[in-house]
Amino acid sequence: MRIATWNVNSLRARADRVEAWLDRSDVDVLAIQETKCKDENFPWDLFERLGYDVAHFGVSQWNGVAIASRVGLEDVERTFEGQPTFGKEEADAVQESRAIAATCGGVRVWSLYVPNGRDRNDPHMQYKIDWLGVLKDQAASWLATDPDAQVALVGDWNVAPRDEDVWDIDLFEREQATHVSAPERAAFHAFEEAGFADVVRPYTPGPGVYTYWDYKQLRFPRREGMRIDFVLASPALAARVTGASIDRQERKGKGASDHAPVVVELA
DNA sequence: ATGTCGCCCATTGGGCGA
Repeated sequence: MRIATWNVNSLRARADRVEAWLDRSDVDVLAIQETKCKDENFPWDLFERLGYDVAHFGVSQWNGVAIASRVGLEDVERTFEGQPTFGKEEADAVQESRAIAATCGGVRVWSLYVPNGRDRNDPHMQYKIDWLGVLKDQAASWLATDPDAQVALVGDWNVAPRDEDVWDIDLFEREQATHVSAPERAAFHAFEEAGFADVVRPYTPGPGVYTYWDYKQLRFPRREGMRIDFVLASPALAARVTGASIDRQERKGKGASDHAPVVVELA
């Protein structure tokens, strides 16, 4: 079985590329982030044509997460328990479409689009830290209930957990950039402490290996990227992993997403 | 270079988010 995660940065703008990739990648499950559409604008036909069931959660032009599967799509859940809300004013805080789950071929898959943070001192950063904290507590509780649970927490984590996960850590520190701060890294590592493992890095070691390259400033041709898209697996699922890859090719050419797909192979 | 994208509302540009 093959499971993939991909921040497509608008599904409608990239429908042809996503369909072509899905057709040739031979994945059984694809978790998608940043569909950037509401359910009523979602391209359901694209997945139907290729034989995938799909569930989507999108409430505005922002965020949007989906799971496509050809090995079953059961017990779909939109948002996790206690998922924090966000709004510029407290009065308009809403539940954003950043998390959707489904059981696919016996694996509980969560497609996650972690809040960006925007700036180390922006309220969005506290939202990001809280969001990750509540999700971690939930994920830990699932393992406490069933230590043998096969759970995949996949998506755009918007955290670069190690210095080698950005092209120039000195620059990021000078600029007090997001994604590399101590609280963000601690929030990410808490998942590892709870028993979840990054199952991709062992097969795609750095430095210089990334999943995202900004559109600006020729970041991709300059090989200046960030590793921020991860598949974190519970112990029972991690034990099944036989390989993983980052499809850097898909970042090339006109009309590419700024993120590459990440694929995990299971025995 | 504040260097690129994609969305929306609106209307050939501005605002927002990443």
